[in-house]
Amino acid sequence: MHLNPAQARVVAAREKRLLVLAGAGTGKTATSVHWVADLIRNGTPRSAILMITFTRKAASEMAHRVERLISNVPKRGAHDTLTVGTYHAVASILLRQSAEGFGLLNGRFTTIDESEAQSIWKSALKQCSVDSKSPLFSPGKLHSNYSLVRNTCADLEARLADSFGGNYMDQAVRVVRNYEELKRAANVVDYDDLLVLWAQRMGRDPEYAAKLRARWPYVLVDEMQDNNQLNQLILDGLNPEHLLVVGDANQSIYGFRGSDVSLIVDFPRKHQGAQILRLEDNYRSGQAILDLANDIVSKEEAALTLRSAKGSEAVLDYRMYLTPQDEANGLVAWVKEGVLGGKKPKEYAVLARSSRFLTILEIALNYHQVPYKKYGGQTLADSAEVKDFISFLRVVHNPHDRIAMLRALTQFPGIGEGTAAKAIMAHQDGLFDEGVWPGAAADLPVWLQEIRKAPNLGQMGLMLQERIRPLILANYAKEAEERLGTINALVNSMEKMDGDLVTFLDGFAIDRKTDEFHPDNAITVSTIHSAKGLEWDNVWLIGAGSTQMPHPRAQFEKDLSEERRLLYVAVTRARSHLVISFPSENERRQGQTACRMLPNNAPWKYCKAESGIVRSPMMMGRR
DNA sequence: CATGCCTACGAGTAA
DNA sequence: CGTAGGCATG
Repeated sequence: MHLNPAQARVVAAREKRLLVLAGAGTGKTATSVHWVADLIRNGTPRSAILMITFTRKAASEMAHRVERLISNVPKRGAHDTLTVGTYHAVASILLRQSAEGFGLLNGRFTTIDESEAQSIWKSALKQCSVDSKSPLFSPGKLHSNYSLVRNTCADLEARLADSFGGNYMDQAVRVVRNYEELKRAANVVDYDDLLVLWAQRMGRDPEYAAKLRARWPYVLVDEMQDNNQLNQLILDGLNPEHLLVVGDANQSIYGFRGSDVSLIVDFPRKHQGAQILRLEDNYRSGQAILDLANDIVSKEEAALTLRSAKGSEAVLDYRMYLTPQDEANGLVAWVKEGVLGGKKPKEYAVLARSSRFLTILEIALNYHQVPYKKYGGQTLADSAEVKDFISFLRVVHNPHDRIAMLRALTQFPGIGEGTAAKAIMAHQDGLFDEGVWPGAAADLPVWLQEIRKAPNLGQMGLMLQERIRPLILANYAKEAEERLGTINALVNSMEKMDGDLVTFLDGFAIDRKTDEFHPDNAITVSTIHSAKGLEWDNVWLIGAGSTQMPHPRAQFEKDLSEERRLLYVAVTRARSHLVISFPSENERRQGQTACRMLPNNAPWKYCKAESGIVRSPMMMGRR
């Protein structure tokens, strides 16, 4: 790749503190990758570099691109590898290396997802004798408050008092402490723990902090505008010799998890003498798309005008349909037409504000046999039968994991929560593989031991699949076959995986895969959030109606501002063809007009979805 | 105490 | 639309 002068300046920069402000499509990733490659070519070991990104996709993309650039630079031994990952992924690796040092029971800890966290909140509420029907103590509200406090390094009591009222504060604090105790006893960590434990250890264990500082003299942070105070605390703890942060205030879209744009805006003030470099030439999109993007964020303070260095044309389509189904059919027709005309399916993407808009679309794509890969929203890991399946594996790995054991036990006929909880209480020593278990679950320890002894992940999956089959058939009645199919697909993927059980479980919790099947002839279906950092020739944004964007829950100006940036991110994913559409009637048969964040004079066209869509042989395949 | 049926309510973005 | 939780029953 040819670097322009601004990019070349970044690549050559060796200041201790560097801030790169780069608009959408300005070659931010390419420049970051070249900076790292340049270091390695000039003698820096791969292992001395840490690259932090915000999504797993971005991480693997970066790792690949760096490796391609430095394939001819010899490694300095077997351990000379680059570390690339999200904060959560890097934290997970560090915690696995010395769990006890982070205050965990042992290295067999498991990482729980949000729904598992919710069931612990429910238990905590029960143990604290709080009426769980009380709207003040909904597990979701507790969790989001607690999580935000941790991610923003704010004061717990103040936040709880603010959210629940001063009278409830003491009780709420008690529930929080109980939640923490339940996690500790089960040897599980939630997502925030991964980061909190990392930050805390660096704070209290200077030796450890020094070790990490020596390990990674070079740290690169991508998407800095999405970082929150907890991320910043980790960066402060790492305090690397060289720190390069890259970001774009216009693309800050993670306010809901406490991201703080001031961290990038105030970077120069925090680090006196930091070098600030800007990338402003857009190499991605045609001018019409950039004009729209500029218009969307023109009201923002930090707006930085994108100019097309490509000098190419772009096509913009504004389409109205009657229903979401029509909208989906219109999209299918558009893709089929393009593919028949010789365009590649992988150059098509459909984006939506909320994952539920993608569901209707998926039905249409399945019906018309258009292969797709989906990012964001509900994942395989969220389906009930997969959670059932995984719960057994979690107990195999972590014998303290009572949450998983509860779920495993209640799969058996005749065992409900009461019996299961009692049985677990009787085995408080954590030896889940010994002793007497009730009724139909009597053989459970035998299964678990058997699975634990299996030689590899594939065998584990196959053994458990055999065992769980009758339970699924009994528990899910009608949809049992479909659910068994999901489990079968999961087991198939386990057979192809390298690595051990803990890698698999961590992968499930941290790299929440949506779909294992990624055919080359597939289009992309994604939430806007998950599409960050990606680009396609042809992008279609669905659900751009007045009741859909901004999200109805976005009320305050700061939320609306984030919604504008979200729209900006969506629009700037497209290189040459962008379609924006909405259904004039939604599921509740309420009418809606166009999203008000789009220009008033946008030339909306009313479109009718073609009914008889021709099936192209090119689009045949799974899904 | 498990289970099945009924009703009422809620529905965001990610790791 | 889907599911979580309440209530009656076995």
